[in-house]
Amino acid sequence: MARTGSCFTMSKRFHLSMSEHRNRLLAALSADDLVLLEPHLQHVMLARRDVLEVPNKTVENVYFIEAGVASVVAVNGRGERIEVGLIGCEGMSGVTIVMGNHRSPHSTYMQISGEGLRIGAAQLRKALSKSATLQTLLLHFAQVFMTQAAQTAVANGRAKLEQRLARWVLMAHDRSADNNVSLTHEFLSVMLGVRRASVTVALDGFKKRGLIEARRGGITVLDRKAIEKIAGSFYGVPEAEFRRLIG
Amino acid sequence: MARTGSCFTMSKRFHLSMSEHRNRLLAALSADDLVLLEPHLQHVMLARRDVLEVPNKTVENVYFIEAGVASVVAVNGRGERIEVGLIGCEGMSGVTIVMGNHRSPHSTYMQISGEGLRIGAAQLRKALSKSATLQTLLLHFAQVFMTQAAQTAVANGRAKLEQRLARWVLMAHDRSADNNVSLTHEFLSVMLGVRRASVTVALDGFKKRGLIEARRGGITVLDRKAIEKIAGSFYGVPEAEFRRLIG
DNA sequence: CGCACTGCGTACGCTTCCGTACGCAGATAG
DNA sequence: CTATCTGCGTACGGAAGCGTACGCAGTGCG
Repeated sequence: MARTGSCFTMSKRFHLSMSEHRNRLLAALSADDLVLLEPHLQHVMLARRDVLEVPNKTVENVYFIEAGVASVVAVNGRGERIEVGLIGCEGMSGVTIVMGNHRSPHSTYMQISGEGLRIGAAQLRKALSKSATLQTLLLHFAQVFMTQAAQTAVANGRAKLEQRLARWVLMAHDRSADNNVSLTHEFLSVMLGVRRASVTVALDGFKKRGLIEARRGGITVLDRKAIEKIAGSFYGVPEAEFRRLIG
Repeated sequence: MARTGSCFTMSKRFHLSMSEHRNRLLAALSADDLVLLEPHLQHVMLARRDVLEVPNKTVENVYFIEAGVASVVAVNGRGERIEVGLIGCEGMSGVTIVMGNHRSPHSTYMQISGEGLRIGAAQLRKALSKSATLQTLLLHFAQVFMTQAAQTAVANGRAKLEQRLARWVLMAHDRSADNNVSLTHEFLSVMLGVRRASVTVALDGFKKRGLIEARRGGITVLDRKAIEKIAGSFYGVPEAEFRRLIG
């Protein structure tokens, strides 16, 4: 079950050129649209807990993720937090900008460290206004992201903890270059909106069945198929939308 | 606590003219943008259970709701359903069209009967491509809707049944012209993803505290403030976004 | 007017997950 | 090398909500 190549790769083909972007959105852009963006893209390292977006504050920069995972977390007045979406090399932060807005009530921060390409919100806005095809592509991603949020609502409302955990592991795995996913139970419990201890117990169940291997601060996926079986139909809808609209 | 005027009215001002649209989106449009849409708008009655959108089928028509409430329901492969959003006179169905797409994995149908203005998806698409301001407004609504979905995820993950129920009643009340909300416990249980009996018990709790009045097939809101207190911070985020971006 | 149907109230045992809490082990800093 | 901190395993009583199920009361239809 070894995995090679970059995350969220939809085919086994090796990369076509050195210059092909690791970020799936940028990779899907036409040459013309790339010319619009590239002068403003700046490569940055993204460490765990780095904040990409603060709730209800104007978004300064948008990040096309190349590696690692960011969480979009909904906060509600009284600090109750829960993850509504997860972004990796297949996407971007700052979807609100694509939708002609300047801020959102959500918080976005790095969950698994990585790197990305940063662009100023103003620059992106300008590029969007110049190219309809760029706008279309990024709007399609916004649609995918919205689907993810909606499916999170379904999972939170109807799935058992074990299924939700499986779903999360799969989504993180999709966005990972190898089979390792780095995260603490504590962090994961916040994402899922459950107790830390519940995560420990559930992951232990996976471990005992040989689906994962666990170490301090992370897990290794051993049997993805089996995890998919546990997640059942709570996993896969936004992924299908991504393939249909972008990949 | 009698309520007058149309739903989701943000101020006490009476309507400025006979021709002002009851739908808040249409009401917010410039005269020029209205001219683009109005020739294609057709008034239709919308009965409970009328289907506005079928999952993964091309959207033929988009509806600007004038009265009643439509539910956007996420379905996941194995038929597990749950509501992710609720649309009334403040919005429209077919957000996916605004985002440059033709279909979505969600199901949309009338929950509380009403009426609306229908426009063909193709016509709307054409109008969108002609007017940036129209596109901006409708994208803003898409953002509001996405916020609603995200907050539904939070509520489903963190709130107790009573709080979720309060949230739903408030959102339905917002979209209602008076204090009556017509729905069966059965329907509501599907929306919230819980047992029908749980809804009965929870509503009974509200009734005993004098917050609502119940009859077969519907309730009357008596003490909205108290219901808001129960919902706490699980209610209000998308509503604030609406006011900021549109209202 | 009677019958079937839909909607509502209630009840009981059961599962899942929570709140809390304690101890241990690997990591990090002095 | 010791102290401290962070992360993980485990445990127990309790709450919320589930599955199931039964009965009754409005409502509509023949």
